[in-house]
Amino acid sequence: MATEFQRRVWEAMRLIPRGRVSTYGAIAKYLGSDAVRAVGTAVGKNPYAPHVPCHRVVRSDGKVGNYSGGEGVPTKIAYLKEEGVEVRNGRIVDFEERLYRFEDQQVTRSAGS
DNA sequence: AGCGTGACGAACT
DNA sequence: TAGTTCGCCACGC
Repeated sequence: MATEFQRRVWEAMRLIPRGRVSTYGAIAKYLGSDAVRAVGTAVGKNPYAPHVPCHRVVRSDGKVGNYSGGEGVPTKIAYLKEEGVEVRNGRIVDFEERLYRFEDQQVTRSAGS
C-alpha cells in the first residue's frame, strides 16, 4: 500500500498535461514541501505508470532524469517524444516553455505581461 | 528506534 | 562547463 504522501505525489503529476513536463521540485512545492528527494522516491514507486504520467516529471536543470519502467530512460524519452516533447542529448528541448507550473489552468486570465 | 538509501537540487571546486 | 559534495525528507530494514 501507498502512503498518504505518495498518493499526493501521484495525484499532482496526474495534473501535468500532455506535451508538457514538470519537475520533482515543482511537485514538492505544490505539495507544500521541500522534500524533493522524497518526491523522487515516491514517483519511482508509482505503480500506475504510464497511466499516471510519471514520465512527464524531469529534473529542474532540464535533464530528463531517471526512469524505472520499460527500458528505463530510453522508454521515458520515447513517451515524451510521442507527446511532442523533444529530447536532445538527455535534456528537454525548450525546457522552460514545456515546463508546467501547476498554475496555467488555475490562472483565469491576467493579460500575460 | 536508529540508520542507510534514493527517478533530486543547489552550491562548490 | 562538468563532476563532486552536502543537504533534504520520507521509507524500509
